[in-house]
Amino acid sequence: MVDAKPSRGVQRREALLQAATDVFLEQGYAATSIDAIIERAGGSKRNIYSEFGNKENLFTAIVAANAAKAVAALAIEEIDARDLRSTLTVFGHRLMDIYMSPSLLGVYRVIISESQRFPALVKKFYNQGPGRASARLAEVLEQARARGDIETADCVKAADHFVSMIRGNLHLQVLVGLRSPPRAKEVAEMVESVVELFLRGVTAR
Amino acid sequence: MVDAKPSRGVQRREALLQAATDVFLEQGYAATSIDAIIERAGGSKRNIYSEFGNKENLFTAIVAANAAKAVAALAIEEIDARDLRSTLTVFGHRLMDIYMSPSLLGVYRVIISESQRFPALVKKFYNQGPGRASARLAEVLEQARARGDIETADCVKAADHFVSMIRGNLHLQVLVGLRSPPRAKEVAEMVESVVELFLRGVTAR
DNA sequence: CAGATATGGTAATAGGCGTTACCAGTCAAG
DNA sequence: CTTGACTGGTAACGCCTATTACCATATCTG
Repeated sequence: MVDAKPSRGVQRREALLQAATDVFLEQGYAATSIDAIIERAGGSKRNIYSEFGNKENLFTAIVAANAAKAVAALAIEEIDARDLRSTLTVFGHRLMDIYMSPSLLGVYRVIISESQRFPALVKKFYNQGPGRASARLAEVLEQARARGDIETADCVKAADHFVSMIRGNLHLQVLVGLRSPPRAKEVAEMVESVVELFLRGVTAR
Repeated sequence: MVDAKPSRGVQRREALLQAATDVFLEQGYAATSIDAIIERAGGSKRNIYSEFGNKENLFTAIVAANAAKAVAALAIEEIDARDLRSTLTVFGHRLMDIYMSPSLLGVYRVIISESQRFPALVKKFYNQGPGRASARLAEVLEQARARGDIETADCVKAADHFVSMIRGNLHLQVLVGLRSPPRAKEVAEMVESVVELFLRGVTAR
């Protein structure tokens, strides 16, 4: 909108980021060579080094970009908080969709693999990703408790439990390639199962 | 060819496995050099290659050994299934202890990192680890349902939920080095919170 | 149109690593 | 004590890869 004409440099930068994303998130940091990125992006190594300086910078750039992209979908400001069940269901679906997206699966693999090499990246990722999701959900739960809809000792812990159930064994299996991502029907069943158990677990009786 | 000296060979093999475990599980597969293992184990590279053949074989050997060691602690045959709350509490504590042990944290990191390079290893790991834990718990839940203690649509899903809550955001944070493993008090609080939510979630009212 | 400058591609550099060849020291047997 | 097989350590090989130097090409200005 604002940038009516994407300059040559920006275009090239985008192409490099896209190619680097594909290769890094699929192969991992160590197994990815600069040559492999260039082969996919076209151009020459020179472009990478004049644009990003070195391999680490390129890596952190693509991880941060993809993590941020995923986080953008996590806002639940507009969700109608008065109906907790539908709120949780919608939120659960969004979480599941994001967790099962190829890009975020790649980010998870790579973050876990290279966590000791890039601690700052890890911190940013967690705080904007799982941490933020859990924190926002905790606020929603606090409101529900204030209304008397639920009765639970610790809303922060409860939010953690919900997020953890959504990103459960299914996520782990997909993450390590033991199975393919679930189709819509299976996602719906899983979310519903989680919401059901969670609601019964936190609802006053 | 018959091995005429078992004790010496076995000792050397153990030392190599121990050193390789330390380095592989801390640094990851790609970042670990044969030299680094030798530096820690003593001796020379020649030992590794005459004992294991190559780097991949050594790696699979140490991962399988550590995964099996962790799995051994997961048996819940002897748990008194008549008191579901204490069963879940004991089981939760065991799971948490194992998940938070340095060796299994390392196995997780390395399994996730190298999953596409060693798919057979991944399969074995999952089936003997999280898969088995969840399956065994599902059996316990089935019994509880048969007695009418709980009322839940799908005991397999419920077991997955329990295991996933135990290995939740806390595990992820420790896995990526964002925080140190929890102390006994925090573990107990977390397990209790999970058991409470889970029991209320599956209990008939 | 012509020269100056920025940009992209090729190839060289330098270092690391898995793997193996070769040599030295060790232990057993005669 | 001597000899011979064997085990363990050093150093070399070959390959790969991040990074950079240098040259060709394209883009822009007067």
